[in-house]
Amino acid sequence: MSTIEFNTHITDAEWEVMRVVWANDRVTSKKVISVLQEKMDWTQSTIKTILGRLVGKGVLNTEHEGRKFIYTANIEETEAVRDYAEDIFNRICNKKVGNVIGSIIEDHVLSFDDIDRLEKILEMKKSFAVEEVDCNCPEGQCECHLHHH
Amino acid sequence: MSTIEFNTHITDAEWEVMRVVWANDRVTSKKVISVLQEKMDWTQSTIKTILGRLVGKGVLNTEHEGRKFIYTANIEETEAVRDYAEDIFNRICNKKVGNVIGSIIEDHVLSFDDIDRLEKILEMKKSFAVEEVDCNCPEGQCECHLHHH
DNA sequence: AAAGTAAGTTTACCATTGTAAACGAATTAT
DNA sequence: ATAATTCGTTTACAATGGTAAACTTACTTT
Repeated sequence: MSTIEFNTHITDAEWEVMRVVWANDRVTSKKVISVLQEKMDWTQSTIKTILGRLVGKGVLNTEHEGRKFIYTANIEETEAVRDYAEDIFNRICNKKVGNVIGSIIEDHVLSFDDIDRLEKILEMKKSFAVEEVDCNCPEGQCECHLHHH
Repeated sequence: MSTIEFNTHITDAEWEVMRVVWANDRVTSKKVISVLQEKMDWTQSTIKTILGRLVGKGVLNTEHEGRKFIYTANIEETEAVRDYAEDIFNRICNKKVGNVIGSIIEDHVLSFDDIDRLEKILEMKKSFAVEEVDCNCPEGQCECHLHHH
């Protein structure tokens, strides 16, 4: 089994569809339509177009089951989320990553279990922590360089 | 002084420009051009277009200084990053937020100080932690509902 | 004052995305 | 078998975004 590379960008509208697929594992267009017609107030047409595009991009698989298709995801939600999350960290200086994670934590409701888990992860991270994170930015795109003279 | 609302979406290309503005506080188009011509391999034209669009959107301010403009940001980097980060959490079930933060932490290099800071934040979060985070998804877009029967 | 140059504005153009109607084939109901 | 329904495909069209040339002003240099 080969791991497939998906550089494919999943757009907002497509993501809505993917969530239905991920949540239900194997879905028909009918299922997707019923869920999203309500939430998004899209016509059937719109949803069919998006399904078609996702299949075209290889993000969704189809298997014939009788006359209709069963759609399944070719990429896991976790993986897609990770990729998407990465976008934000590509927009900032490496040195700020810690702060951003900090504000993300501040901005969201967590459960006690979540906090425990995060604490454990942080504990482990200590083994790999550095004294100072390296700045990756080209000169002129972050303030770090200013301190070098 | 009023806090301005920016629902404005900052695109990838625009973000490159914003980083230069944020890093240098008050910049001329010349400065932006010199930084990005290298990094992005864009022509002057392209950069001028983006500057113009950002001014149009109200994300950048201009002051005349003699014949040229000085561009300044109307929105702080921290705020913009926060907004952008929010996008990802709008794409997932609230219940998964903790896990996503977990993988974000795993995926990035942190300094000892970062870890300390995050630990403190988590410590504080305990006062507001919940037993179980509420799912916000419409039925059919996450698995949570499946467990309700 | 004339010519050259730097800076901002207008136009342009194509790809992607959101949104959806129309079409065609297959299936089921009458 | 015929009509109605269902499901996927094709076509469409406007808005956004990436990329850039052309144009216009207003300085600056000679």
